[in-house]
Amino acid sequence: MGETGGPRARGRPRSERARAAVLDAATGLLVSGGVQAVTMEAIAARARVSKSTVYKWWPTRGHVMLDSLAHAAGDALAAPAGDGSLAGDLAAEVGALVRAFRDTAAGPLVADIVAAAQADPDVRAALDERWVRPRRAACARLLDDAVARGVLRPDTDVPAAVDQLFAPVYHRLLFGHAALADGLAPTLVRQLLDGLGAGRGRPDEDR
Amino acid sequence: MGETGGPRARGRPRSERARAAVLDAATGLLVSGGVQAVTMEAIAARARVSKSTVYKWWPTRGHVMLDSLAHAAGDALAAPAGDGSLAGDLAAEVGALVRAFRDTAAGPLVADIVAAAQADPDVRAALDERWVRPRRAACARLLDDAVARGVLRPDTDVPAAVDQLFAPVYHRLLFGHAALADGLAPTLVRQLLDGLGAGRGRPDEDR
DNA sequence: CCTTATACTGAACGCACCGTACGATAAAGG
DNA sequence: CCTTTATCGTACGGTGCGTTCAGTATAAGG
Repeated sequence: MGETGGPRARGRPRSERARAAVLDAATGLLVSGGVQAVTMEAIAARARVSKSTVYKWWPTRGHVMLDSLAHAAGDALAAPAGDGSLAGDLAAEVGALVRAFRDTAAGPLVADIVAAAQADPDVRAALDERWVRPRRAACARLLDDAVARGVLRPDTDVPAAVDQLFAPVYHRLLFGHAALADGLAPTLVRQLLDGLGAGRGRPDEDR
Repeated sequence: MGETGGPRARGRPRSERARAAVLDAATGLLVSGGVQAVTMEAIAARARVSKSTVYKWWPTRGHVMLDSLAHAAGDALAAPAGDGSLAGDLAAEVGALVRAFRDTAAGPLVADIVAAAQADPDVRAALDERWVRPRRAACARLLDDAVARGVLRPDTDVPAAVDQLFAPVYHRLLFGHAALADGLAPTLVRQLLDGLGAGRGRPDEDR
């Protein structure tokens, strides 16, 4: 549902220019001046938009960042497309996240939104629903199918497994204790699927 | 180093009462009123301490929370003590973190500090050095030893493996998408050590 | 053209908290 | 008593928050 194709709304239409300017301004302020620089007043000033207009559409700084995230990195993560194997598809998903965090504004944006989410349950819910859940679901589907096909152990805790693939990426983004290297995604997938235990021989490429 | 046993400092000694009152006030404000409630002014007021005194010893709200964390959960995580097996020792480490996050003020405190760390590199460095690194090191030592003994595969990426054990716990704390259940720690350890792959038979208890 | 409905502007406002400064008082040692 | 350091209490300018309001712009319907 929605107003697609329906009768045009009555009054003055919302300015798409203003919307884009606000989201661009927020992203620009964040990457240049850090989190401190992104205030509602600075966003309005940089976007050359009235402060009232910003508050009209976004109740909170966190909500602006949330939309900025979709606006900035919406397509960079659309279709990760692996090679069809379980390990390849999983590595594609995780690798897309690593690259988005490292090479685009999505990294600082997500870090800032997570910080805002600790103070605002509304932001937390929106972050989960609009960002985290879709990616987790795609990964969980791959794992569920593999369990159903007997490729993975039937007692697999899929939510925990998804965390073991994705959480390290978020963890390194937020804590900065280690780099988001290119090899990280395949390493995480390999260690989880094959296990760390020695002396068992790898099942070659039967998956 | 330090002033232990050395000649007493010259002037008026620092008030231990004031220090403890500030840290308790910060923790109390956080657990009762959420992050929003923990302002420097509120801390000083609740601790019945002059605002100047707070700023004298802690440059930032984040630094107060950092010390509050050590003050509140310093002992709850001292000696996890597993059963001597690799899996048992690892599960003890991870489990101690799960319980601290779920049952003590350490959860909200860490969540708040991580949020503050996104705006203040100083807080981020202190969090890494004083909280994250010690626990990671203990876990990494267990894994390094196991690799050296040949129990784990020689090509194990230990830092990544540590992330696959701990990061899911932080991830659930910060995002709240799943509960910090009791069974989480052993599940994470089992899935990482044994792998998710089916048809290989568990190596029983040879570790 | 006029009315209605909605959006944007620009300025102002009270508020809370920040971070700093100052003088006064308190508690230790020389 | 003097020096040194901590704490207190208060006050101050600054900044961003979130709201308000009157004015102007841009659309559709009558």
